[in-house]
Amino acid sequence: MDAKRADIIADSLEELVFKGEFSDGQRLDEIKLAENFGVSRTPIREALQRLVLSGVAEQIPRRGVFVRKPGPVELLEMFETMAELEAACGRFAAHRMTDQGIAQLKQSNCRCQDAVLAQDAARYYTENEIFHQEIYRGSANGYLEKEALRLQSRLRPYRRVQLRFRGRLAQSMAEHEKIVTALEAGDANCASNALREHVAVQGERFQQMIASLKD
Amino acid sequence: MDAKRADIIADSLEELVFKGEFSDGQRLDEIKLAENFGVSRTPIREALQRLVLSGVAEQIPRRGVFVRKPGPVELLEMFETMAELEAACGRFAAHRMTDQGIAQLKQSNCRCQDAVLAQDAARYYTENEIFHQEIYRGSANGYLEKEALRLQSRLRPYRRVQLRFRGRLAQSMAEHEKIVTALEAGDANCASNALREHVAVQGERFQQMIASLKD
DNA sequence: GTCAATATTTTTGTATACAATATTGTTATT
DNA sequence: AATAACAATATTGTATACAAAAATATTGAC
Repeated sequence: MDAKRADIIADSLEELVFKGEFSDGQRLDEIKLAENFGVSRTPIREALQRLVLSGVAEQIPRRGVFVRKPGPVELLEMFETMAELEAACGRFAAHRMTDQGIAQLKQSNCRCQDAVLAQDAARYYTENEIFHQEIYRGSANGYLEKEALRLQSRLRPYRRVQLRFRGRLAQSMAEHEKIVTALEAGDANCASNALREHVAVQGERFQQMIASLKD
Repeated sequence: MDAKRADIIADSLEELVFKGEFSDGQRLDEIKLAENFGVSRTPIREALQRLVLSGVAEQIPRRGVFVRKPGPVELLEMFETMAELEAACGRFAAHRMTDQGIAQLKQSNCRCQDAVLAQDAARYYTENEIFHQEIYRGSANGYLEKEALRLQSRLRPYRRVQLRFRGRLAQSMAEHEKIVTALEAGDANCASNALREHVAVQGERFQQMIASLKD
């Protein structure tokens, strides 16, 4: 996998940014990072480049790379895009999912249900991700799947916060049911719309949360 | 912009790959490239990393980076994804485009029409791209817009080939009209479907072309 | 004291040097 | 002759060195 230290460092840095160790706009000091990680500047620079290309940081030539945390607006945009990507996956999946794929999806959904019943938010969080990934896979479009996975991963830290919303889990499960039914029936439009809504709601909730924090 | 040589080299390399200077699976030799570009390995390595992250090449740790040209299947997948991204843009644009945006879109479409009448395929190619970009912009979703632009750019070399299809230009213009009408009417579903079809057709044509080449 | 011009220091970007790993070629054994 | 073990070579990944540019500090003029 990541045989290079640069990759490990990139992952670490991404993690640190999400964890809030760096403030928005902060310059990522190559030398300090090199010291912290106990390596030279070379692998640090490679890692930084990866952060830049994944959108976590921004590079200003001959000036440095700076942490770039998405604000509320961009976050909503990303959730909207995620909703559309998932809608697209659902559209294809409705026509292309194999019986085996559907079976796996149902199984995955059951595990979500289990987690809800067990009131285990952390497990629901994990199982829910897998549920969605099954649908990406079901699109039978490797490129789309990869893009969906990329954005899902990018939004991960922001989805996490929302699990606390009261009643969200139950509603989420109801939506899952609708999605599974539509996929099984091969109803592309219905699956697509259900998924779009299911994901878009998350973005909207996030906005609400931010708004409520402003008070 | 690109104050770094690494960026210039990355663009050059991408260009060279598309132009067919490298065969699929070929290893991109850091040392030879460094000699060719008259620089050291360092900026070459940075450029290669960019190619890898943009999907033009693949990296196998401790082994090298290799050109990775998409085959027919992946290309179709990419066109499908483009179609869905544009459909998403159209969906948002139908609700969000300003009068000014619509006006610009119409203007852009007129320039497409001009190019068709002038039988100027190259100009149509350019104007058509702008037309689509107006819609991305119209989605009023910067993130989605960026993603759409990225894939549009990635598919550029493959779209180029298709202009030669007889009658495609006229049909394409008819589809543009339908798209503009739907967007102006604020009909999200219609705009979305029209765009999806408009783009998806390109992927299918491409498949046909490849199939015909096999004979 | 404030501001501008210059000098100093930092920091980025690139080149080179070195270490670790993979690849290739050679030799020896069966 | 084929194959396995080992040596030689080449290539990647990392560290260090240096050059160019930017940021900061210092000095001087008003």
